[in-house]
Amino acid sequence: MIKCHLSKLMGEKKLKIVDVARETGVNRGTITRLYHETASRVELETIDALCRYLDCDVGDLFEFKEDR
Amino acid sequence: MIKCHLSKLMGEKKLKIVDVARETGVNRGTITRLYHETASRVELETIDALCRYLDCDVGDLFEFKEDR
DNA sequence: TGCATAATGATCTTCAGGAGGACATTTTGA
DNA sequence: TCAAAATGTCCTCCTGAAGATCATTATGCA
Repeated sequence: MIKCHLSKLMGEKKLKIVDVARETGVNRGTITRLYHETASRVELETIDALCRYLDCDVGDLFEFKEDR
Repeated sequence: MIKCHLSKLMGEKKLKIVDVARETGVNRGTITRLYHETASRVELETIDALCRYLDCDVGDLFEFKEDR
């Protein structure tokens, strides 16, 4: 499975969903879905905006985890 | 920008688009788009299948690159 | 070298789900 | 306590992945 660490990254920096949405320009609903890991599809543009804003790489945001 | 290294990873392993499509179960058109970096949106399920098949992590497949 | 087969590129339709917005509810901090 | 901010939720719109098909190109082997 693919795990999204947005909530963890945001928690570490004590960021709010509105902050991230406002600063990245990404729709709040989209941030909410990624935060709660209910998204099943992502725009590369969204990943780009998050990596830039959070100053991280794609691997920090998404992780491949073997599910057994 | 977000760079997709699928073509590089496939090249290293000398894999064909049809092979990847067949083995991962991902639609060939989707593999083609990622290969040529014309995709702007990705299913997490697709990333999952590719990471599993290529035995790599998300960060190996996608990279955040500052464009200036 | 010729030819059958496989691989790729390109295009069309369908449809799931993200984008964006609106409203309700909850949380906050002054 | 109460107003503003933040979050949750629901709705509609629209993009692009999925899936299929056809044309073209590359391949391997007899």
